[in-house]
Amino acid sequence: MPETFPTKPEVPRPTMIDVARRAGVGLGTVSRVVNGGHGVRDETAQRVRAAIDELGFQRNEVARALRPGKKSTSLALVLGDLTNPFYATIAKASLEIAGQSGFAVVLGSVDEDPEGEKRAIQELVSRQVAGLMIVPDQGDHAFLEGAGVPVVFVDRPATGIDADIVMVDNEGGGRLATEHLLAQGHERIAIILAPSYYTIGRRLRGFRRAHRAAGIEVDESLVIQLPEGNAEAAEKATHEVMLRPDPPTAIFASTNFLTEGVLRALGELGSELRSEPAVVGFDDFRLADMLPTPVTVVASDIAELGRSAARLLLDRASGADTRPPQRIVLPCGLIERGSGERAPDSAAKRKPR
Amino acid sequence: MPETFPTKPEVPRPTMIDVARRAGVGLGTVSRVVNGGHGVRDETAQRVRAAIDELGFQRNEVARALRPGKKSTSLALVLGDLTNPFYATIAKASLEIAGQSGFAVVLGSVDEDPEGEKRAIQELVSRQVAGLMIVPDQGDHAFLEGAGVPVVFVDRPATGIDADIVMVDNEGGGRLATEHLLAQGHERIAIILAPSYYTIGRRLRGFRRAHRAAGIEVDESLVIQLPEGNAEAAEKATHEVMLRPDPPTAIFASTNFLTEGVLRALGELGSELRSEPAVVGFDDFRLADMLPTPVTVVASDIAELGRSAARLLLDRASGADTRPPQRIVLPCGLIERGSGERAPDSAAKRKPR
DNA sequence: CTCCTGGACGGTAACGTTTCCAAGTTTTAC
DNA sequence: GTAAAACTTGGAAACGTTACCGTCCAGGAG
Repeated sequence: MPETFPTKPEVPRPTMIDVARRAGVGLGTVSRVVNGGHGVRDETAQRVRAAIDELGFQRNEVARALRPGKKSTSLALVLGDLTNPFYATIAKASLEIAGQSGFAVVLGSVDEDPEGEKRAIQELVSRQVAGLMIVPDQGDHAFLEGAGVPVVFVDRPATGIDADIVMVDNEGGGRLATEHLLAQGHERIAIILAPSYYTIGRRLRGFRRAHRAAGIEVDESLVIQLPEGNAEAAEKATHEVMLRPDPPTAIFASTNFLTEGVLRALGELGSELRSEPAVVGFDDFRLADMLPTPVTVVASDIAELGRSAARLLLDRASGADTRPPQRIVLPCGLIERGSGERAPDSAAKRKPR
Repeated sequence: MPETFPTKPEVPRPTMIDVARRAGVGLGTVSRVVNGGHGVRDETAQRVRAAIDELGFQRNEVARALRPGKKSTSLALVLGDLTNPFYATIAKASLEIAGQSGFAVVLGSVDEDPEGEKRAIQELVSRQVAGLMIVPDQGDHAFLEGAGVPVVFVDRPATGIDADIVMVDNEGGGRLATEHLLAQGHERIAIILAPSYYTIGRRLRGFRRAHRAAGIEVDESLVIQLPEGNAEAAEKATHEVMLRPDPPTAIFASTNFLTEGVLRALGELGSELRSEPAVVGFDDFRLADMLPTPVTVVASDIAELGRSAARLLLDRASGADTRPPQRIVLPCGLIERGSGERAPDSAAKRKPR
């Protein structure tokens, strides 16, 4: 019995023409009703609406977007690993704002390489999206100039194009974290850096400024540049630095994943260490407060990052906003949880569990 | 200086007609070249390709999708909170597969209520997506029957429609978790349940079956149904149950967020408890291994869930797959980390480490 | 009664692509 | 050398919508 799945009944969806016929009106009238219904007699509009309901008509957004000059009611979002809560939060927030205005959000597939990013963006542009939100990779983004759609960069700026950008105060955050550690009396603070994104550079800058302001010199051997931005790399680096003859007394991890790696390394080293270093991370993360030593972090309102970007883009797309490119910077705050405290190195002043 | 942002140069993007003119060929020829170039003389094709490059032509996917019967090259993904790593993983994985076939993924904005879900889905359908991947909310999904696009449900089935479904072996997972606890000698195991999704019901079923197989009766007062599926609700419930005169010696949390709540509650209670209960969670989560007591969980390959769904949907959309609705079930495994072990307090029936 | 104004409506041309069909051209077969 | 077949190519129709331009009618002004 070569059972076959009943191929799609293929009932073509009703169109405005069907509605017009059913309601006994012209095509233009249906269009007017569908778009707010100005200039249509109430009685006529009623009839049209009735026909729409009976037929289950739904406007074909594709045909609508085909009209000259019109863009679709979709925004594109291009970002890295959705598995990173940072990106996921941005996605969720922008989705929410876009949805409120009846816009959908298209996610391009995002590989890691700049070339893949470019391809993904062009694919998205060919879909006539009304605007692009991009968390840019490194590499030149000048090719976006001629795309004909508004662009908002999120979290970090891109080179080669002057567009709106929404980001957090990375330098301020880096400074905040460092000042906190310095205030605890630490003078040998290591900073673990992910591959040089713009954001990381600014955080490092804050780190240096805080040192300068405190009159303490940065030990360059404690400025650790990782080859990759994942937890494993941070774990390895932490391992290495803590086993040096003169290890740091505090560590600033410049990224949520890096913080995880640092903590993992410290957990493994455990009693091998003379004293547990203080730790501050950049960006909050789930369960940070439930670890053996709750982690102090510098945090910002990531969701607001996504919301602002979406709002700005929607305004640009509708033409409501024609200001020069904006630069929105969100503040960072410190969430103290204990890991930033000076360790009671020898004596176990540690809280009982 | 009333500075105004240079309004879009509004250079209309070149069309196939422009390409045709430039290459001195007909429109149909350009179309053929763009779509693989069968039936075009090599020399002609060269000329067309040259014109495409010079003009920077890019096919307008919107116009393309307008043709009769044609759907766009986008898949829709409808799911809950992207901030939940479970959903984020599905999104990432499906995005990856779709991207490999040149498909984009549209995320509908998803409120929590079933009504919002329906609205979002219809919005997506009106965008002529080639297929829908849905992590369904409760409520009838019969309205999808006439949508005219293939549908794949992810993680749980929906009522009112017979469609493909990709899910994990919830019952098996529930059983596995429970058997593990029973094997440790626990006889009073609490199970914390999120609001009754299908998945939760199956996990409970596995819980009961494991008990029956072991000849142990389930204490119904330890089957705890939460009003909400978040960590806070689980925290509160755990608090309550652990302070009863006869608390459970083990807890099975039916969801990653619930596991977090359970652990939080146990952490707070701390020394108030006679002995720390064993804990097993459903679904792995980041940092589970770094908590004061590393958490044992039942886990499955969530990414594979997303990948399978996307693959299946693409096949359906292309017409390559006309089998009856499929039901793909992925296995669950146990990841032992310690929290599932019997607490050493009373009798040391515990396995030597 | 005529003229004019304005609102309500119908019809049609686009938008950019794909898919036909017919016409033109070459190649193949006899 | 001719007929048929195969391959190329150009052109036009269609997809569903919106924007525009008329037409029609009612009602008010003159």
